[in-house]
Amino acid sequence: MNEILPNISIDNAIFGFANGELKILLIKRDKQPELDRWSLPGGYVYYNENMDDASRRLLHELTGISNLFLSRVDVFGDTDRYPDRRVISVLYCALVKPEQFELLAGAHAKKVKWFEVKGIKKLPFDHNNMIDTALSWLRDEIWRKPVLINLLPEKFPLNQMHDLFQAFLHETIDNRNFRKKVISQELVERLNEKTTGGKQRPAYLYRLKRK
Amino acid sequence: MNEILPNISIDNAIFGFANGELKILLIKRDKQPELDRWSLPGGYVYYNENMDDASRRLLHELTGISNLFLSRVDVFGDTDRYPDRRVISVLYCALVKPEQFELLAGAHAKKVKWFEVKGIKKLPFDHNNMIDTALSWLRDEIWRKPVLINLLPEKFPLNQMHDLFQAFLHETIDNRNFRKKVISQELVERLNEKTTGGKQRPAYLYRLKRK
DNA sequence: CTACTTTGCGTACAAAGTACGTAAATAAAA
DNA sequence: TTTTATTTACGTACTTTGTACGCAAAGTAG
Repeated sequence: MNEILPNISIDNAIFGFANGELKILLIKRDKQPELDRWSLPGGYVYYNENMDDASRRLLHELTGISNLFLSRVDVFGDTDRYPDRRVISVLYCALVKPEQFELLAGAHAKKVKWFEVKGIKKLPFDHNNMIDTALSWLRDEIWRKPVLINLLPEKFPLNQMHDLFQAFLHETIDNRNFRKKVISQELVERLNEKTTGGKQRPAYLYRLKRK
Repeated sequence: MNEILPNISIDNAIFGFANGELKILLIKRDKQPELDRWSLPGGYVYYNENMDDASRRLLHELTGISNLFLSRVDVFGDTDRYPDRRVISVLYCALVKPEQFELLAGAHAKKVKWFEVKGIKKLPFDHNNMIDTALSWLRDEIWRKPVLINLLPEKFPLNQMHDLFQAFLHETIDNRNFRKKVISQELVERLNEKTTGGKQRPAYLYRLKRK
């Protein structure tokens, strides 16, 4: 049977990142409760569906985005977090390039739009809390896990990664020390290829190591 | 209404620790599925019950243990993790002194017993996976969070904490360096009291800082 | 008082992290 | 072709953190 589990939901905190601007992807709800309000793209899990799959499916259905590397962050289960009935929600998150995706409001979403994280007001349910939790999770894990995987191409020069770290953590990191660190921590591995068509000296390409 | 949510469960991984021996608390199930098999003490969440409360209640109902500091570790949600129907489970864990508690098999538990972690065979469901996850979570967090809170009295001398770290991580840690580390990392704070009745020089008492 | 034990501070060395100099490799300008 | 500008990539010195270990202080037992 492929019914929906009424007490288990998924929420996705998808952060869009470009030009040092951090955005969050919200949808305009097409049903009660909180009809017409902007909120995190989420929904219910099917009876026969694994959590990771549900997260991916919901994101695609609501926003048109697919093929992301999503990470599970935490569970939110307070009795009063959802007004209509008891629902516990598992939070997933990802960091992407907003310009890379064409947003398509699907079923149960009237609109989809990127919002600046800074300017976010009170969202429905515990979604503000979720955004905070996801963000601090990301900042914690950026040196340990391939959190930037959706922001980088398959192969990239280290400077591209360096720029991303600096922008996301909004701090300057010494280029030479940055290289030493990501290499010694085995976050990346060097390929036998170099950039071509660059303006100056070609750079070695690297690849994120998934651990 | 105080019904049970049929698709959300809690499991508790309670580790007992004494004399360098690591044990895990299991109950003998009194119902299907997996009737009569030893498994983690867990069960279903009430409609009006927060997750943390449910964890505490279930532990008390099944084993008689109460008043523990339990930490949420992760969610387990594979579609096939429970045979009868779809159930996702939130895992909590704690580290306690086994001799401190009198075990009382309550409702839905035929027996309660400590088992050596080393000798654990295949358990029902994904409980082996849960134990592994909880253990590595504990070893990760021991330097950051007051994971030993249930093993230590309210006030304790640093050497007691030192012994616990050594035993739990099974490695020797230099006493003098250990002190420096836990103090500089603000895991503990010194009180204006000293041990009395000790065999040698009195030691300052410390308290774990919850963060 | 002496011998012994535990506490707790201090110091020297090692490893990891940070600041920064500079040569190598290329494109563009002269 | 030579020079200049730019980016890559390696190396070195310093600073902070972590580890090994010495030893005096404060108590108990005899």
